[in-house]
Amino acid sequence: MGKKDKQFVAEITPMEKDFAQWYTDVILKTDLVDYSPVKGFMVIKPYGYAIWENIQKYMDGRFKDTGHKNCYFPLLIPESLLKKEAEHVEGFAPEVAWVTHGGDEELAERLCVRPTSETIICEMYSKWLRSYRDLPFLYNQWCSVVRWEKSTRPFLRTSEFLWQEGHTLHESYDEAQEETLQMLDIYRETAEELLAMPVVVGQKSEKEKFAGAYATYTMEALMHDGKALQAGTSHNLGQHFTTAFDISYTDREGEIKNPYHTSWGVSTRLIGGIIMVHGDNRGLVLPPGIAPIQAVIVPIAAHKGGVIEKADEIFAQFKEDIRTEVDDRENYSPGWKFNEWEMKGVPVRVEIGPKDIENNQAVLFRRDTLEKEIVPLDQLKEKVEGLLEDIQNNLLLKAKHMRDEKTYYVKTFDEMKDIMSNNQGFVKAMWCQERECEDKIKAETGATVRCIPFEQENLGDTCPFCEKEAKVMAYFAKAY
RNA sequence: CUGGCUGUGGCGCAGCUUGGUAGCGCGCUAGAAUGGGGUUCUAGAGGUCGCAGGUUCAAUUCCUGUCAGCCAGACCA
Repeated sequence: MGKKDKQFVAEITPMEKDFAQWYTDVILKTDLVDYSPVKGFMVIKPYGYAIWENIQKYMDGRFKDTGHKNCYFPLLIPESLLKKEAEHVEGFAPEVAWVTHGGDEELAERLCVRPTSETIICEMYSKWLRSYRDLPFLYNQWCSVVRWEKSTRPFLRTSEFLWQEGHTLHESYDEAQEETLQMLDIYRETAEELLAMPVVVGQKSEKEKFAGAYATYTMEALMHDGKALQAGTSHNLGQHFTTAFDISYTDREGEIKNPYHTSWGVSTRLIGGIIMVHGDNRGLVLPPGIAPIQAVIVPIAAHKGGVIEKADEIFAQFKEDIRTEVDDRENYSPGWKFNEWEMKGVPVRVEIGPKDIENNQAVLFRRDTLEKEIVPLDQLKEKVEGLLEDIQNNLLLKAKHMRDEKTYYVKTFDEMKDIMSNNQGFVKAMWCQERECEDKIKAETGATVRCIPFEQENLGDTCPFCEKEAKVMAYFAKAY
C-alpha cells in the first residue's frame, strides 16, 4: 500500500457501507467511550464526558434562569413506592434492576434502582407540600438511572445513562401545561442552538407516551441513516401521581387539593444524536458550542526556532475565550495530527510553521467544510471566533437540509412501505390516531409514530393506512 | 428475549478443518533523522489464545456451558 492509500478511511467504516459499524468505529476511535465488563454499561471517557459537561452547563443555566433548583434524591426506591401508580409500574417493571440483599442479609423489602424518580420524589413531595403558598415546586436533579435493556448501544441505549430529570408541582392544570411546554421549548433551543441539531416538536401518541403521563411531548431528530431519535421528552403528568401519592395542599379557599405535576428529561443520548447528525466519514464533526476543544494549534517543524514559542503565544491569546489546545507531541507528524483531530471533530485547526512565522500568518482549517485559509497573525483570534460562529450556524443549516431531504409526504400506505424499505426518513401523513392502526403500521413497515407536531398541515381527510377519518398530521419513522 | 456472526499481546487479524502449548501488521519503549495531509531507519518489550468444565498422553484447535461484543428483530429514553 502506497503512502497515499493510507488515509483516514482505513480507520473508519464509511457510513454508506455500514452505518452501525461507522457509529461504533467513531465512538471508540475518537475516545468518547469504552465498553465496561458489564453488558450495557458504558464508560464515558474524558473526551466524551467533556461534551456532556458542556451540555450540562448550558442546560443547567437555562433551568436556573427559569426558576428551577437542583437537588438530589436517592438511587434506591422501595418496591412499595414504585407500585403506587399502576400505569407507571406496568411500564417500567420489566426493565427494573433490584437490590435484594444488604451484605449477606436479605432485605425485608426489595429496593429498585431508579429507572426514573417520579415515585420517590412524589413520596417526598407529599411530606413537603402543605399550602398553596408552597407552590410551585420547581426541582431538577442530575443523576443516572438504570433500565435493564435488552439490546444496547453506547449513548443511544445503555442500561445505565446519565440524565437530568425535572419534577414540578403546580396549582393548576394550565400552569403545569405551561411548564411542560416551556421545558420542551428549552430542550428545542438546546438542540438547535447548542447542538446544531434540528428537531421536530410535538405530542406523543397514546401508545408512545410515558407510563403514567397525562400527555407526553417530545423532540425528535433525524439521523444520517434516516432513523429518528427521541432526543428529549416533557410530560404533563396531570394528577395521576399526586393522587396516588396523596400529595395535597390547602388552597386559597381552604379546600384540600391535589397539585398538577410535570416531569421532563434529556440524557447522554443527545451525544449519540450529535454524532449521527453531524458526523462524516472522517469521524466526528462537533458543533463549537459543545466541542471540548474548539481550536487545536498544530506546530509544524516544532524543533525549528520560534515555532513552539509562537504556538504558545497564540494559545495564550486564545485561552480566555476559546477552548484551545496545542498539540506539541513530538512523535507524530503533522499529517497524522491533522487526521487525528479531524477524526475527533475539532471545529478549527490552526497550523503554524516556519513559513508562516516568516510571513506573519497562520493557516486555518475548518472541519465542517474542510477548507483552508491563510490569515495574518494579528487577525487570527477574531477570525477563529468568527469561524466558530460560522461553523455552528452552518452545521444547523446542513442538518436542516439533510432532514428536509429525508422528509416525505405520504398519501397511500404503499408509498409509506416503499419509503420505509428504501430511503428511510421522516414521513408526514394524516392519521386517524387509533391504536390498532398504529400497531399495523409498525408491524408492516417498522415505523412508529414519532410525534403529532405542533405545526399541523392538512394533507387530506382520510388516514392512508386504514381509510378511516384522519384526525391529525403525524410524523412517522423508524426509531432508535 | 429470538436468530445469525464473533472473541488469539493495546488495536486489526492469521493459525483451528487433519490436536503436539503461538505468528503477522499496526501501535508501544529507546535512539537517531524527518516534519506543510497518517515519515523513516535501528534496537527492544509485550500474549498461553474470553471464562468454566469435558474428551485426550496432550486442547488456541474437538465438545458442552457461560460471559461479552456486533448485526437483525421483538421491547424500551
